[in-house]
This record gives sequence, structure tokens and C-alpha cells, in this order.
Amino acid sequence: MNEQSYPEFTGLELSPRKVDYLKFILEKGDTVKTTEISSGLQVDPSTTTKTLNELASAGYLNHVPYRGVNLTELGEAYAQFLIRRHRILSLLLTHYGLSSDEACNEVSRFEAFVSRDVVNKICSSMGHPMFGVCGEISHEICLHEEKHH
Amino acid sequence: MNEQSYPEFTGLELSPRKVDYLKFILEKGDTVKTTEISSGLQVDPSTTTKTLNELASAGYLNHVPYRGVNLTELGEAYAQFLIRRHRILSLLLTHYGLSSDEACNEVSRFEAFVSRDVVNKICSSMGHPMFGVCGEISHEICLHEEKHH
DNA sequence: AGATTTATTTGGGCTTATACCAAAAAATTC
DNA sequence: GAATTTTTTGGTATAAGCCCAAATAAATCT
Repeated sequence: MNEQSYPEFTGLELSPRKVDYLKFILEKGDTVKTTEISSGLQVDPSTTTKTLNELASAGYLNHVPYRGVNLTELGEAYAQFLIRRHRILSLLLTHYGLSSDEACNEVSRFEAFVSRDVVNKICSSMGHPMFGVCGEISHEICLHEEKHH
Repeated sequence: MNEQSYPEFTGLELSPRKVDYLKFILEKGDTVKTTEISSGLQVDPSTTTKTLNELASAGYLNHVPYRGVNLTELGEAYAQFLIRRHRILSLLLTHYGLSSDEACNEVSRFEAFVSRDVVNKICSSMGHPMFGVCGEISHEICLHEEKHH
């Protein structure tokens, strides 16, 4: 499943913290336990449980209580976008004199508020770069959407 | 008074909404009344009063109850930075295929989370442009700080 | 298996940011 | 100086975070 199937989201649906959760879960892959997330995001396990429930209610995760979570199809597509957004924006900032680390950290603070449309425009304007400063960039959505214009 | 005198701020001190208030007040100039702000930001006057008090407590404004507010020296320097940040970031986005309006709107959503350091780096990397997409850009701070490196 | 330990969830409470409404108070206008 | 408008105060609300303590489920150990 990839982003193509979800042309409807704007990229502004999730709060900054929820973005962290989804990115973390995608990067861990498969089923993720509450404790892994708690220590990964440095947050109390009870906070994690609650956030996981919210993400599950919103359709991004399947949560089996006491067992762990995994991404739904929507969640997977969405998380792929989140990672791509992070990488595109970080790469962009490195073109203005920031180091990779600086760029990543800075972007982490504001990425949740950058729309999918704008990410796609930047992405295409940069020629759909394959490598960001913190990993490979995949372009399933944005390339697909470009065809329609 | 200009930004030079305040090398200490990071640009992350204020919430998005407070950024709006300070930018609005700087653009109005001089003493600004509660009602002007309320209608400018489309918010209940009581909300404005409360926010104004918070900004005054934090040292950005002088508030004379029932009379209005004006920027302190810190507030003026800070607001100048806020405007410069908005314009630099908007200009940046127009280099990636966004229209002026799109760029302004997009930037409004995330600008509060972009640090002064990064704005200065972008600014100097762009050659300290004099004109943004929504007004002239003044460079008192960033040019000053550049001298120290 | 049964007991202990570990992991997870529930329930409660706290903070920050933002907002509105109704009533009181001050300033302005007539 | 009385009426009107503006501003403030006090109360309440929502959303997003977060933590703690207690309860519950799962896993481990003997």
C-alpha cells in the first residue's frame, strides 16, 4: 500500500507529537510494543497507550491491547508521507548552509505544519531527489500526483 | 532600537498566536487598542486583553489598561525579527514553485517554530534579499551577527 | 502449575494555549 | 452628567500534552 491510494489527506491531520509516533512505528516496522515507543520517544508508558488509542481511533493503527500496534493501510501510507516530508524539508535546509543534524532537528520542530501540497511542489521543484540527509526518499505519492497536472 | 541589542533570543519564545499579536502590533505602529487587535485577528476582545497581559508580563509590551498597548524595546526588536522571519521564509518557498499567497499562508502555519539561527543562515545564504513577497526585508540583526563569525 | 516479575492499561490530575460568554468597570460621546 | 461604547474580569471550555498510582494482563521462573 502506498500514498497513491489516499489522495484525500492534506498532511495537516496530525499534531507534532502524533507525527513522531507514526514515524517511529513505521521505522520500527511490523508490530511495535508500548515500551519500545515509550523509551524511543522518552515518554511515560501511560501516555503512549493513550496516544496509541487516539491514533487507532483515527484509523492509523491497529491496537491489540497488551500486545502492541501495527500500521493500518492508511497509517502506512500516511507514515510514508511523513518520512518523505521530513527528508525533503531537511534536504532543503541543507541547501541553505545547515548541517544534516541541524536541518533534521530544525525540521522536526515545524514539519507537522507543512502541507502535503507544498511538500509535493518542493519535491518536484528539486527534481525528486532520491537521497535525503537522513535516508532514502521514496516518491510514490508525489510522482503519481504530478501526472494529474 | 533594533535586534542587535538582543542577541539572546532564539525565536522560539512565542506561541504561534502570540507571534500574530506582535506582528500585528508592529505593523499598526504606535499605540494599538484592544478592539483593533480583536477585529484584526478575529478574536473576542476578552481574549485579546488576556493575551496582551501575557505579552506585557513577558516584557514585549507596555499595557496601559483601557488605553492600549505599545511595544517595549524588546518587543520592537522581537517583532522586527518576526516580520523578517515571515518574509524570508515566504520568499524561500516562492523559489520552489509557490505563489506569493500560497507561500505566505503556508509560512504562517509553521514560522513560529523556525529558529532565529536558521533564519539568519537562510537569509545570508540568499544574499540578504531586500524584498520579500509581502514587503521589504530589513537586516539589522542578521547582518550584525554575521560579523561575529 | 503457581508465584513473582514485568508490561500495559485505567483513572485521576496537571499544564499550556486558545477561545467564548456574561457581568463589571472605565472611558467616551451626547 | 447620562447614555453608549470599550475594555477588563471572572468563569468556563476544548485540545494536546504529560505524569503518577493503582489495576490488570502477560511473561518468567522455579
